Parts: sequence; C-alpha cells; structure tokens
Amino acid sequence: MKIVTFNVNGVRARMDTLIEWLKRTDPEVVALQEIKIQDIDFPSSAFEKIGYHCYLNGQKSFNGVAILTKEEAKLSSKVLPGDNDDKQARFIEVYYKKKRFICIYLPNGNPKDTEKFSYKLGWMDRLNEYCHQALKHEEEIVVLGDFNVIPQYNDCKYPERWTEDALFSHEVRAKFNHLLNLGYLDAIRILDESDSIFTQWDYRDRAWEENNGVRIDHILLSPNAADKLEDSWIDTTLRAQTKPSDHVPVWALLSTT
DNA sequence: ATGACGCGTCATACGCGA
Repeated sequence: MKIVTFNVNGVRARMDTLIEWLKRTDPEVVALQEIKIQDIDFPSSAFEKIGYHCYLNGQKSFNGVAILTKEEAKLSSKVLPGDNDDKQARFIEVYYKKKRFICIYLPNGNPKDTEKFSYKLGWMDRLNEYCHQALKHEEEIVVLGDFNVIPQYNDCKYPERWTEDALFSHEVRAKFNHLLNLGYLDAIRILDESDSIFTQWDYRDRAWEENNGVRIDHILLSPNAADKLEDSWIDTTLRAQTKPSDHVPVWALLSTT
C-alpha cells in the first residue's frame, strides 16, 4: 500500500499539478494539507474522475486538510479533542483497510511571543494525548502531514538560523519527541539518517536553488504499522516544476500481508 | 533587522505562512 502526504499550499492553485501527479504515481491513500478551501467548493469531482474518494475538513482561506482513498474509507473524526473553541481545520481521520489514518496540519506557531505559539504547544499536547490513547486499541496507526516541526539539527541546512523559531524551539521538539517516545516511528528516519533530506523550501531567497530547506512533513507509524514499512522516500521533483507548492510529497510503502 | 514569494480574500493591500 503506497501512501503519501503533501502540503499543497492551496488546492485550487495546484489542481493541474495534482491530477497529473496522482495519475502518474498512483498512491492508495493521500493526505493533503493547506487546501485553503471550504468543503462545498472542493473540486471533488476532478479527483473522483481519476478514482479517488474524498474526505474533507476544509475552511475558507486558511488551513484545511483532506484524505483521498482509492476505495471507500470510513470517516471517523474531524476533531482533535481537548479544545472546544478551536475552529481551525487541521485534523481529519479515516479508517481504511484496517488502518487508522490521521492527517494533520500542525500549527506553525510563529512568532514565539504570541498566542500562536501557545496554541501550537496546546495543539501538540492534544495530539500527543490522542495518539497515546489510540495505541491502546492495537490498531495500525499512521499519523501523517505537515507537523511544522524540525526534529533534529540535520533536518535543516542552517540550524543556527532556526534557534528562535517556533519550528525548532526546544519545547516543540520535546513534544515531538514525546510522540516518538510513545512508540511512533518516523518513517523517513527508519531508513535514511543522512543530512539534507528536506520537504519544504521557502519561495524566497533562492531557497530551493541553494537547497536551504527543512524537513517538517512527516509520516509517523505505530510500532505494528512500522513493522510493515517496506520503503519510504521524499519526492523532490515537484518542487522544481512550474508553479510548485513550497512543500513536496513524503511517501511510504507498507506491506499488506 | 528587513524583505523577498505565493496564495487567498468582503482583493488591487493585507494576513498568513515557514
């Protein structure tokens, strides 16, 4: 089962790219972030036409997540518990072929001296609690999306430039490590410990040309799901094409036996 | 310290992202 996560930075702006890419690469489960559109306006028919079912948690202008599946899935939640006042569309979960897929767009959190940062920390606490509870059911769990977390020094080109940033702050990295310590495994790092494997490059300052990127899009696997990991990789080719997202897709191949 | 680039919007300036 080939699965992928991709922050598209606006689904409407990316439609031509997305449809061609899906037809060419043929993933079975697709997690999208920053669709930046209301559910009612989401171009579902274009995806249905190429064989996908669409599960949406969108909102106008900002944020918004979706999961696309080849066969019908069961939508199980659009709410990350723990904050009844949270109106931001950053979470969607489906069951598909006896696996639980949790697609997230974790808050950016900058600037650090604002309520945006405390919202990020609270959101991560809620995610950790949710993922902790989920492990008790002995299901195979896949948590994937844009985490807005640079886990380690070699997940960016210039760590010294990120020390005061919400993506690399000690508190944020500690909470990400807490999630790993629950037993979830980083699908990319299981197979590749090398430097300079990034998933996002700023549009500005020739960041792509100079490979000044960060690794912030992740696929985390519960231990029983990690047992089935056959391959994982980051496909950077889309970033060099016309009118790209600033992020690229992160892939995993899971055995179905 | 600042601004650059791209997307979306109660658009032609601004909020937001990373």
